[in-house]
Amino acid sequence: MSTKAERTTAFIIETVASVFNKHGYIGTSMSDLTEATGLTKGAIYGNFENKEALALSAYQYNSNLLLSKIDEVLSEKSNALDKLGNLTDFYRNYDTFTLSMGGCPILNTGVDAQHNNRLLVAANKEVIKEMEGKIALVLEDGVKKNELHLPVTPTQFAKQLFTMIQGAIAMATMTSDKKYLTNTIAYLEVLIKKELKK
Amino acid sequence: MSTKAERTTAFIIETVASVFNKHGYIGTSMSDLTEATGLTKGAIYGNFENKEALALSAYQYNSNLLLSKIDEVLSEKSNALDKLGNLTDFYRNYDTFTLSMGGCPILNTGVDAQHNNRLLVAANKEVIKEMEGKIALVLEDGVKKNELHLPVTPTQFAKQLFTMIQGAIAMATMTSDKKYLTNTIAYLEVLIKKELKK
DNA sequence: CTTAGTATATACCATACAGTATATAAATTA
DNA sequence: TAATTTATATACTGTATGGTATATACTAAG
Repeated sequence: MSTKAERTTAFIIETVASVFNKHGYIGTSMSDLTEATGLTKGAIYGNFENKEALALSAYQYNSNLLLSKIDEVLSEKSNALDKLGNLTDFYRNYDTFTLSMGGCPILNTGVDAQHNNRLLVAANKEVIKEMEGKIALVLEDGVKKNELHLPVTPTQFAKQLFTMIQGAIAMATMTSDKKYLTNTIAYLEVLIKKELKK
Repeated sequence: MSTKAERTTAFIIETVASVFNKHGYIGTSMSDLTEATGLTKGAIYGNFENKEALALSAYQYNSNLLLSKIDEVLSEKSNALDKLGNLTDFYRNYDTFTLSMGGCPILNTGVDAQHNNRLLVAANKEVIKEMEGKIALVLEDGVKKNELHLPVTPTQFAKQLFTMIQGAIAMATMTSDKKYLTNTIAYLEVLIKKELKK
């Protein structure tokens, strides 16, 4: 069994992850965190070196939730086109998936940390690379197994796909209008059908 | 001629606009602003009611630069397809256009202010609506003058176009990689050629 | 069930924060 | 140029900030 501190550490991360994601690195104060957790600064600083280390752990917690979910979504079916269908299905309701974590961690951290925290920016770049890599792998596999045809390289198509999705997320976030998500996903499904189907 | 205070007010706005855009509303301190302007708090508070009013003016300054530029770009040519070509040309180098203002004001403010400042969120929503409206107008006019064909309504196509562009901006910003912009613009130009050309 | 080690709370730094009252300096008008 | 208005600097609020030293409470092993 885990020690008390390990459980407290996990509890803190889980609890503050959405606070950091919503208000950003600078916008989140230590008192926000003591308030959210019900713990004192002593408890938090006993488990984390400083605010930055905690913010990084919080970001990693959120992004891991996302990356794991993508793994799950892309492994359910065996056919590449079905996997892509699962992916678009997932992103159609991405807003509800990210609700508990306070919005898209990639977008929020990627923009917020840009001129405020190099560590978070670097971590976010890495996550983006992983996301694109996971999609590219599905595409590459689909080509190898002769399940689909690609107009460009798997990496290039994955990047373009992810860019459009992230655009929809950004617009839906900024306007509080889910239609940007649903319309973009509808467009992408047509695109996939037209461009990738053999 | 304008009074001293009017000139100072304008100078402050011009100077702090990029600071707010880079570091966000909460991330920008009054001392950041006195440092950037070389003025004292007395001068700033003599010209603006508070930090929020200044942040709003700063955002409006940046977004007006963008909106005016879009007006310019969309009025240069008479043909709708040429106007769209000008638009994609503009966004291909959007990073250099926004360099002096510290990045895309729509993306930065839209994400940063989300859980921190309702005024800025509302102002940003309005700007997005205006941007989409300007594009939609070009499309609508093009249809009327029989210069192009649309698969959906002008508003819908404008929103989809803007979403993809904003996605490219977001990805380019987060990864510091301009290729997201150039590749998306290349894609959009093919899309416009294929879908809209009569 | 006591004790040693660990984990959390309390009380406190120095500094930075947004904002203000007032003094001084600079424009503008007479 | 003198008087008056207007604009900016200075000096100061009270509060919040991230972080720390230390005291207290809890946990777990002997």
